[in-house]
Amino acid sequence: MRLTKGKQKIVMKKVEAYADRMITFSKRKSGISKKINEIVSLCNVETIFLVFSESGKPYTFAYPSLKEALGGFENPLSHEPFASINVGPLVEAYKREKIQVLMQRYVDLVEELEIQNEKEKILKKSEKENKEKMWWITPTEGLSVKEKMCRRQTFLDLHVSLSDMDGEGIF
Amino acid sequence: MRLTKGKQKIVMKKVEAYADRMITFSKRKSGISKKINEIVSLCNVETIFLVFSESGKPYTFAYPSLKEALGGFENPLSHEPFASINVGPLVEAYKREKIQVLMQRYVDLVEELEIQNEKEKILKKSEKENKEKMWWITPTEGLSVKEKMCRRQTFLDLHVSLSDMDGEGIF
DNA sequence: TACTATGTATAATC
DNA sequence: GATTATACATAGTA
Repeated sequence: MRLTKGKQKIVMKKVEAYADRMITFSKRKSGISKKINEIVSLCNVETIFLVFSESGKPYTFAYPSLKEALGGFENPLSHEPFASINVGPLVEAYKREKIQVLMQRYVDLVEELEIQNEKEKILKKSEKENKEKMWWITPTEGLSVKEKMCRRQTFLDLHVSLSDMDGEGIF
Repeated sequence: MRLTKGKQKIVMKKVEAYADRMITFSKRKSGISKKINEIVSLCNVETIFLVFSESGKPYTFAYPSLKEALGGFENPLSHEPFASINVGPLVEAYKREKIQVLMQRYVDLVEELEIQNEKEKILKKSEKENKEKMWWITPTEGLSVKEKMCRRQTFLDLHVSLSDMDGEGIF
């Protein structure tokens, strides 16, 4: 007699039971993370994977550190060989300026997300303290606007918690 | 007799042959994308996956649109229920301001990346035009600083190309 | 959490 | 790009 039915084919629709959905999320999140690790090792590429859980909790995986990959220059356009590359008449100065800002935003974002990821456990503390204010964490369905706001708020609170725990501050 | 050896176990180290590495990258990139689609469907979560190929070309996959998920408010802190949530004495005004800036950066980033992804094929045109300037696209090994700069430059040029092709501009 | 059977991804090949 | 055989991921169970 079979011990289990083994893996069964499933339809790609939302897992209805909350507990099962959490298990599926956890298993597949780690599976994807592993696959991403593999493609990095095999293919010499760089990645970032970000997933917001149903409750709005963000998980970030970057291989290798994207801060390292993209960072390292305060002002990329002020260094060689950028200044010496002729990228053609298409590139007006103001566009370069805008691009630089975007680039910096990107680096900043990744940096923040990594800090956030590293210190994720700190949240547990503030979760207790703020439990009565976390009404919006409760999983709810079909409340699009509310959900958006909740997700934002999670993000905001996360950063507040982290910056408060950090002596130097992350800002 | 077996037609093929089938899938063989491989060590998770860089695929040495360039062509094979490209094939592996392509296959696994789509595999990961599929898995990410599945976790979104099954678990009611939101994701973004970003991968820079060896040549620095960025591929972005977001499910669902993160712009939709996170966007929709010009200034999240100026809307209810943010103004009414008491997040405690930890939250000084200047920190809220900083967080808001980060949030906006994040939304901006994702927006840019999505535009970039949608219009990726436009690159082919400018690749031809700029081929002689693309010396840094050539795959090279172990040139850490140079690689960083090349990756940045790819990113910059990509945006330049896109913003130039776009009548309205993406900036 | 750990197991086991089965579905799925993918290395090798064409 | 399509096929095939095998390695791997994971649904269901304990």
